[in-house]
Amino acid sequence: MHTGETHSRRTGGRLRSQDAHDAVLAAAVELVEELGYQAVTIERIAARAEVAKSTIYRWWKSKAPLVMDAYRSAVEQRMPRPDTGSLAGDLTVFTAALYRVTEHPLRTRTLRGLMAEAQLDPAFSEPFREWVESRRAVVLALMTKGVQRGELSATADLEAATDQIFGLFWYRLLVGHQPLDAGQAAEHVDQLLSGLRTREQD
Amino acid sequence: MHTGETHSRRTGGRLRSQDAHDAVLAAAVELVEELGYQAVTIERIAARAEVAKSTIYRWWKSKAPLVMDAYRSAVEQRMPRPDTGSLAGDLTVFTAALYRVTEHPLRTRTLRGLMAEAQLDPAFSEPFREWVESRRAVVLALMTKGVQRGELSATADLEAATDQIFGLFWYRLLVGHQPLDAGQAAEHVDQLLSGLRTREQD
Amino acid sequence: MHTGETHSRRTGGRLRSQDAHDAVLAAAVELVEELGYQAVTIERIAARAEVAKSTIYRWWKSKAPLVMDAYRSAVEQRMPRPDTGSLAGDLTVFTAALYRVTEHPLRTRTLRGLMAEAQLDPAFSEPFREWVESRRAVVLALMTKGVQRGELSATADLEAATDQIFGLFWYRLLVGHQPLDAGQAAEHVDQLLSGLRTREQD
Amino acid sequence: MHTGETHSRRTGGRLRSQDAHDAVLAAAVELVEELGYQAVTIERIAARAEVAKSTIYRWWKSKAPLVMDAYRSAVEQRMPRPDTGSLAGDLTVFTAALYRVTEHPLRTRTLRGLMAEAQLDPAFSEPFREWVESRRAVVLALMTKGVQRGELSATADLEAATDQIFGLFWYRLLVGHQPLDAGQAAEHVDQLLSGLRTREQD
DNA sequence: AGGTAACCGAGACGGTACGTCTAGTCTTCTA
DNA sequence: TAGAAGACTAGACGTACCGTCTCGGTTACCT
Repeated sequence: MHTGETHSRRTGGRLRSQDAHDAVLAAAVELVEELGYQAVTIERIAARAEVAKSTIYRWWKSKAPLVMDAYRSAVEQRMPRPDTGSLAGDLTVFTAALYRVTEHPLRTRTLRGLMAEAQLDPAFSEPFREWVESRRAVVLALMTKGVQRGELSATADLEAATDQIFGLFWYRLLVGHQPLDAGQAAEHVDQLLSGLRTREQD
Repeated sequence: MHTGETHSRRTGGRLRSQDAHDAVLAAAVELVEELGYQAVTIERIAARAEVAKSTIYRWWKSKAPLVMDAYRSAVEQRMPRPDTGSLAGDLTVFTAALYRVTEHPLRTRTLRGLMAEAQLDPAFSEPFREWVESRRAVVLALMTKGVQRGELSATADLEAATDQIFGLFWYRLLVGHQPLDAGQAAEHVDQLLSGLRTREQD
Repeated sequence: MHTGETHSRRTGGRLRSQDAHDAVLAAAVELVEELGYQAVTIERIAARAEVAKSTIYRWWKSKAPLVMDAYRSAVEQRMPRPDTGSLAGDLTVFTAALYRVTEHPLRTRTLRGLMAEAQLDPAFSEPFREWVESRRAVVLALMTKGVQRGELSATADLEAATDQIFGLFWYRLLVGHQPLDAGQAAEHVDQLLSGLRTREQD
Repeated sequence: MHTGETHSRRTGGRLRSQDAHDAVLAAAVELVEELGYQAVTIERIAARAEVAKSTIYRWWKSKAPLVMDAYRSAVEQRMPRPDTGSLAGDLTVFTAALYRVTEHPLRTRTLRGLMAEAQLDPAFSEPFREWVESRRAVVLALMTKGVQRGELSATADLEAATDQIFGLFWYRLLVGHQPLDAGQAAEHVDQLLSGLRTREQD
């Protein structure tokens, strides 16, 4: 989406202004934190960054990928790759970290805004899905390791299990009908794993 | 959001036109099905319904609650209230019906649009949450009945279990990384209930 | 325009509410003084008078005749009918009184608003013209008396002379490029009468 | 009001589109002539000119200055600057030309509309006054030349005399109680000048 | 005393234009 | 020749009034 990658083989012409690029990202972060995702517009970002709108359009297709770039580090939020020795421990650590996002209202708001945008802008749903997949892959890897350790049946539906973890998280995040307390993480994971284990005993 | 409720204490004034009201809802449904949620505008709805824009703004704050009204009253299939005699059966019937929404691309698109709007418009998140709760209540009722029948522990976290069902559904609906096949419903429910049952054996 | 005239041949029905009528006129005056002619709307008058819009429309065709009714006394501003014994004296008294309207900003604003409305609303130009004629008639009568006294030629164009007096007044009132000082009245009248007299000596 | 003046210190940016500018003025003139001043809206002008509304709002604050621009640049006949050798002749030529505007109903309607707007919109009264002054200046110049030729006293109130000419014209134009016949111009001028001349004999 | 008719308020209705906003695109000047 | 500046088309936004039209209710005249 954005061409942040360095132009490897340029033949001439003015180099892209790293200043402008950084100013745009900084402005985007600032504005999201000040106004919330929705109220941020490309127009406002351009004004704040003191950059021409066309410069933004040159590098990002729309607001969502721009904000995703800007927030990538915050959103990836130091994704934990736990290794506690047991599946239950690993998943609990991961899930608790996941739930703790809700302690940061701005990250929460941004996540919700990005999810919303993925619904409304077909062009954005693709990169968003890729990002989601990268996070699911972490959990799937933990589960696969659990299968190898014999903690889970080899026939368990790991995809569904992963989606139950993220699904509950997102559902509560998006609807807001129930809090997401990191303290609940262990219980949720237990409940999930019990289901997977007993199936294998049937 | 909409004032469908009868005006209880009127002292005068022209009565609300049921024709206009119905025409708006019908137009909203039509347009959502033709163009998708995002492309629908109040302007277009007014034109299609042959109603003044101001009449729409008099009764609905914005597009989202209007479409939700329209969707609720005209499009949404009656929510199944299964009674198969067993919890697993009831939940499977319900979940399978839920998953089958994905067989209707337009309904899917509308659901996604409403969820997106709930993220972007704080005023809409409230009625949306209420609607979500009304659906969760159906599942919670099934589970409570299961508890009474002794199929579930009285201490099981029914809220979390409900959110795992809806969470997985919405997560896949919104992200689109995995299909939602009604045939998977039984398996997903089994996996969930196994977890809840074993917990009671601890 | 307004149906202030009593309904002569009524067979029944509720009598017109004098309260409502007066409240409307009072509200109109208040609002014109607070907001200026232009910003006053029928909607606002109805709200201020705590009267239904339809009640206003029942009695007045539009804002202009309503305001004209409301301001009739102020606008007629105690029209002087001077009788100093000489034409020059009479006209000077009249003209000076005319110019003094400009000492009352609200009357000035109202006069300008009414004149504007007469340009924009063809239905209003007629009653406005009649009101203007009633004021011209006063000056014409003074001049006619001057002719009878032999102060003016019987062939003088009294219509044009009258329009020069009112014309200069309105022109300066409307355009605002020059002040209208009551002290200038005598000079303006002298200049005018000299022209009329010398013509008769030619 | 409009930024016809060249942008003196530009550093970049797309140049103003002369096509769009001209199309707007042309459309404004057409519509005023077809519908009359009052019925013309910015919306309609934009549609007729095939130009975005925002482009109009970029350059003109409202309808009145726009129409004044259009009228000035395209419709208004060149103001006569007569030079007959005598003041009476000059003024008669000018006044007759002035009166002849009333032979063109559409120009009349436009003049009345502009005058009305100057009353209602404080922001417009200023440019309107400037335009009026530019016309007064022509008559004042003729009179000043008359003073230099000894046809008028050096102490005559030329401002008032000018306002009597324009005042009578506008008064009849606006109120419509009397026709404005070009044939009366000589008589009106004579009457006026007699007054001014005799004053010098006093 | 009752009926009738015109009045009253409230307020919804279809309309129309407003002026603002944002999206994207396009063109020119400058460094 | 990239980037800043900014004009352009397009079109929805939500608001404000307009003038019309029901309503339910009131009030005075006229049998």
